[in-house]
Amino acid sequence: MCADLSTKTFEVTDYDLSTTLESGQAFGWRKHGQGWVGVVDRRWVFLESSATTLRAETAGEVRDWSWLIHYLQLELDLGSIVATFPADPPMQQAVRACRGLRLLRQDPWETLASFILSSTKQITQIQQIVRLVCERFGAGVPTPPGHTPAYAFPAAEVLADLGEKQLRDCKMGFRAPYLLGAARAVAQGRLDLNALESMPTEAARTQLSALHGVGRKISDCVLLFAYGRQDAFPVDVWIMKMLREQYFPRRKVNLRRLQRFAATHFGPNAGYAQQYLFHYARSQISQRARDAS
DNA sequence: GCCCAGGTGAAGC
DNA sequence: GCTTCACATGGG
Repeated sequence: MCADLSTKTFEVTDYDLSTTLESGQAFGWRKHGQGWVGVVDRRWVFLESSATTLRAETAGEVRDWSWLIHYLQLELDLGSIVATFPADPPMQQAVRACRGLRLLRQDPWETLASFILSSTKQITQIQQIVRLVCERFGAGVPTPPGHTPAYAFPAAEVLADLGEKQLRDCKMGFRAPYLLGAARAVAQGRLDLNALESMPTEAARTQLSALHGVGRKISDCVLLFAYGRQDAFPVDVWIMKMLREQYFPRRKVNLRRLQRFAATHFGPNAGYAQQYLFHYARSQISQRARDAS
């Protein structure tokens, strides 16, 4: 499928596109030349950024770019968010190290499915699995001439009709029945993802956690990355290690305790703060690895 | 071979 | 309540 090209340039400040797309919140972006290729809202997109601009290309004629503005959260004033973070040393180090890191606003079903696939997997492997699922079961989307085929993340209705074996063949292992169960719950209307939008966070979290294979962490990822809930604070192994080392040194603190701490300590934009801490923790490790070699 | 990866649910205490 | 363990698969 080929189509014409539409381009648009946005003025931006403090928008680090690469860090944002690589920070483990979205798994469908692929580096292409100086930019990135992905699919947003069933549209093929190429993104490229400079210090003050973000240029987008997409297939077909586009007059209204609001879908992309929303996805990239281009109208968000990042400074006013970061200003609400606590002033303690670890948080401020993370802010300095991750300048321009943003939260995307992703499709709820794609986010839920992706994070079901994320448990005890490295980010590169999650990308691999998500890519396989898209290529095998996703709908093709129009691409500009000369580009390789692109696929949207498959709808819940599509995955719901598959067998567990077909999903396992995408290398997702024990997560296959979890994904299938979630797809069927959404396809059959037992879980209404649209309804979560207007629901208090705690109620939405309960709804998501009712799915087999979805607990507190995955629920919080969905609430944060798809719904923008700032009172969602996913605590994964990286955040756990970071919180223990930086805020509770030489003390035994369990997960429950860390969650309670996070819920009050990081302020009204705790979810955003979490992404800064997560990315900072991971970049520290890769920096140490580079220093060692 | 070993340990670990954006976890979760079940079983054990 | 809290802690421990199995669960697929691949990278370092």
